[in-house]
Amino acid sequence: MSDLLERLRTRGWRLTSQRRVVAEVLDGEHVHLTADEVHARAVERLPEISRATVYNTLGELVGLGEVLEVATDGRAKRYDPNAHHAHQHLVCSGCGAIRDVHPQGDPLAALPATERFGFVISGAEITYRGLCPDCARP
Amino acid sequence: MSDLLERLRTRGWRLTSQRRVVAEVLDGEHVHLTADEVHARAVERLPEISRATVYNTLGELVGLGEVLEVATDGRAKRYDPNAHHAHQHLVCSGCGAIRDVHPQGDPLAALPATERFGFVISGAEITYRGLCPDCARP
DNA sequence: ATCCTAGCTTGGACATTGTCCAAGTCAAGA
DNA sequence: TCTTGACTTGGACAATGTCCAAGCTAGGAT
Repeated sequence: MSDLLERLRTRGWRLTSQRRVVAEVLDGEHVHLTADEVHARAVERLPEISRATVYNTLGELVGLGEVLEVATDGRAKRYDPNAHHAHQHLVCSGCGAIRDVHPQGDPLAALPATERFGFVISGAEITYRGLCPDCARP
Repeated sequence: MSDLLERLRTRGWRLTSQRRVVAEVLDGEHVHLTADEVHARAVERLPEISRATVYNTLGELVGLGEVLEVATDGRAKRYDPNAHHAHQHLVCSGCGAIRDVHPQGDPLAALPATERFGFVISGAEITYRGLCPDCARP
């Protein structure tokens, strides 16, 4: 993810230690962390980093299209560092775990013009729901 | 939606004025309200109804499959009274408006077994994103 | 190398959304 | 009409996110 830091610098980002740490945390864990989980891991490397900075930085990364925001359960948003790779999500209804999945076909094709109501559609997100192997066990 | 109240009574629900009002609010507005919006409208008809009861009742209706919970933005959950009619959602990125849409085909069919990772999959939700006619205007 | 300054960070207050609980109330069967 | 367990209430609390004034600093300018 040093690419990421490079890309950001060429876009006028000031490269601070806090931002570097947030980027490293997102890079290190290819899971979908909540903002507070990102903060907790960031604190391990930079003890005085504040929650506000983590929120700010995540918001900026989302705005720049480097990270995706995933709202699966109406609770904490999760952040997906895999933004440059089209994919959808599989969410466990038991424990909340999220996996990336790659369904076949283009979901936009399933929506005929008569069902678009004049919207300019930019994308589609699919959330598959179910129980993960652990939670499905009796 | 008096059907709804009937169905609930046969399932052992005690039929209180509070629950009746919540059901009426959901029936009256075929939009997707947040819990607090439901509460605000319920208060107009039954001034002393509490937030806790609205949350409880919505949760029960979701548990019984009479109402769907929609988490589109990581903020407040919205409640969709159209639970007995399979549909997906079209969300305006500008103003947050939600429309029900009916895509063709079954999204589950697009997910091959090799992409299911041992999950027992129960359903799929598609959220189309774009700009509504009003927000798309320059 | 040093200085400047806009942009970044901080801590904490505050807002929003949701959950929980003990005490009181009431729908509906006996 | 009585009884009782289910329901409701208000308020405290929890989780998540936003905002702001004050101080700090990265990186260009000198």
